[in-house]
Amino acid sequence: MDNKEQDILRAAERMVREGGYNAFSFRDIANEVGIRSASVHYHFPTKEDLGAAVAAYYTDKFLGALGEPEELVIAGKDPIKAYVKAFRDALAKDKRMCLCGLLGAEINGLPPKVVGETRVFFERNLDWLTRAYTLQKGEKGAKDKAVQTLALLEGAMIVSNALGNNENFDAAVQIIS
Amino acid sequence: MDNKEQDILRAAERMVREGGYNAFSFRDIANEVGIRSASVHYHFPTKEDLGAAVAAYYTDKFLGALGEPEELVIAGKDPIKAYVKAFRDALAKDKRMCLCGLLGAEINGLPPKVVGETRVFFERNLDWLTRAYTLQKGEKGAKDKAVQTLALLEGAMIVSNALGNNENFDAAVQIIS
DNA sequence: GTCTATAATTTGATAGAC
DNA sequence: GTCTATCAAATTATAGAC
Repeated sequence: MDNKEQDILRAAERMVREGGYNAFSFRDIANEVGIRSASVHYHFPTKEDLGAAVAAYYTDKFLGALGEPEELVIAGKDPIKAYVKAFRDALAKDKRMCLCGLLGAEINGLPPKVVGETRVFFERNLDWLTRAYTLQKGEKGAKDKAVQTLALLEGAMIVSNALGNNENFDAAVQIIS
Repeated sequence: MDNKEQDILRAAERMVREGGYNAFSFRDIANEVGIRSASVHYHFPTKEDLGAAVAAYYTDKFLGALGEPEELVIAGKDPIKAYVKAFRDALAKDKRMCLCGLLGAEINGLPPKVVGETRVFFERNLDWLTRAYTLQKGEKGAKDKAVQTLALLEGAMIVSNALGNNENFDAAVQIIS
């Protein structure tokens, strides 16, 4: 991936996480990156393309930094603990919602390609968690536990984001096991 | 409240719940209600005013339909069960996110008055749940349980909304007690 | 209360030079 | 790859007639 394209994706990620898909423009991005809006269109022809690319970029970055649950277990680490920490870091360091949590909330008003990539985030995360819970306590109920954990984390982010305090996040996620 | 104002609020609620605060315009509202956009401005001078009014309208409608937890207990009903059902109805009947859940996710990009009314939703709902849990099992830990339940419900809505299926909602909220 | 008309700005997108 | 220039449409908002 091009350096400029990464700059654009980073700027777009920041802006979408601030106010959603409709809260950024090609000019906003261009100003932040230091080029003109026509040049942004060269890299991502339409806004829909850029939106879909940002969602995919975020999903890869998030799960990539985490590693596979099987690897974590081999390294003697608790995958669920690592997963919760990844969400908490996203909230504490960036002071922002999960990008795909926000897009998931807005999904009924998004263009098709963005919808598709947003769904991929949820599917891949549910798969990751299901594998983690299967490793931990066997296959029985792993899928349900995965949904519960993902829902609780996304919801804890919303409540903390809305009220502007991270204590609510910690209070909410302490029931995850 | 005026009939026309209620029509406007209802239209705005539907549109915000579809794609967020930036996904509706005064013309969209006007078309749906059957007047001109200038007339919408007569009722709600700015978009910020309308956004804040919609959030307050939604909060009142949601908690009003539910009733107070103390009343529910007297009537022999389980307040927490009733609360979960209210969320499920919002998802199943309207096929849409919680309005304030969506605004809470977007909050860092919203104008001040909308931010204020969105926070009121979360504060009033946490207060409602805290009272319900206090009635149920005493004051100890009631606040934490309230945060956990609200977070799980908002997150379950996001996951179900994003993947377009209500089974995930049911799988997630079954751990609420 | 609702209308017409319109101002001022922003937006997504394209053509074509360099 | 990036630029200038530009377009058509949409957006929030206001003035003033009825």
